Amino acid sequence: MTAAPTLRAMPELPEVETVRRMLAAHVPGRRIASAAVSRHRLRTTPLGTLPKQLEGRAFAEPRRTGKFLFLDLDGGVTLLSHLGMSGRWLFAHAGEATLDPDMPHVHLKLDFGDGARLWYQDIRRFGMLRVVPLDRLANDPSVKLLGPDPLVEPPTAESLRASAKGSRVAVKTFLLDQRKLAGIGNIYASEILFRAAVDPRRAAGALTLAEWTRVAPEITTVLGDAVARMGTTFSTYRTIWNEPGQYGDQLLVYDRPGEPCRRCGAEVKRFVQGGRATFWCPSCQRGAGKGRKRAQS
DNA sequence: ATCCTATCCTGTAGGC
DNA sequence: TGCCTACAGGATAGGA
Repeated sequence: MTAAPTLRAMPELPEVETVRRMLAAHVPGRRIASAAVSRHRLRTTPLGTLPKQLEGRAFAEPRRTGKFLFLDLDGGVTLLSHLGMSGRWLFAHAGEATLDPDMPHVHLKLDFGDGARLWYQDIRRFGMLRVVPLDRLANDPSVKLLGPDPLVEPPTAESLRASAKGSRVAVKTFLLDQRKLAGIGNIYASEILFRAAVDPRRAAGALTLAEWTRVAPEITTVLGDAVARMGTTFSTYRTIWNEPGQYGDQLLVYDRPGEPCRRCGAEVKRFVQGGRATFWCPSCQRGAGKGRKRAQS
């Protein structure tokens, strides 16, 4: 018996949308009086120039595409933010002592003149933070390749089939491709395919229209339900109030290897695709027929 | 062009 | 008890 490896929460679309909504309730109109950065850098981002780029600017309404946050500021720039694996935006009103001065891994501290504060914490430093002029955002290398956001443009069976045409990668891996759809990560990919009763090993380009017809609404439903519950927390993800998400109770297969399928009672299985864990019920997610094409990753 | 792997990073769990 | 190692996963660069 091999024990299941420890899983880490990673912010996907619902978690990032939760953060966006909470920030939208508190930061628009607030002006950054001072900004301080840690001596560390994030994986892809030096932080040194951030204070000069941020100080004096006021937040507008934050936006989001997929897992990217666009924290728009006045003066025609945006603070482009990706939470990576462990990034958190943490907010405190004036006088609230919820932000511990000794909290580790805080890389950016924004102080508004009135005592309110907004901190960025990122334990593993896989996140991204950079100031980008708005007129160059669409050409930013991280942004320009993003596919449609499923909550903005709900995918249809036809759009998914067209997007996957010719692709030999496994449908699970396909759902994780941010160039095809922006926002699905490892947790919700498994959940979506389970609920759609589609074998995660099937080649994306070989899915039938009937299968895509089951997948498309589950993308919208799963992501929407997760947003309504403020996302899923295993360990690191938190809202701006440092609270965990509540979608974990709704998970049907993710992180349940060896446990009974909630639908049929068969054993939930775990395997690795493209270096990422996939969870599924081989009984509920049988292939569409014998001899159907499977992909390896 | 498409696909695949290694890389980064840290906390935690498991083994001994 | 405590040390050591393996492992989780976002995006991305570079190789096949």
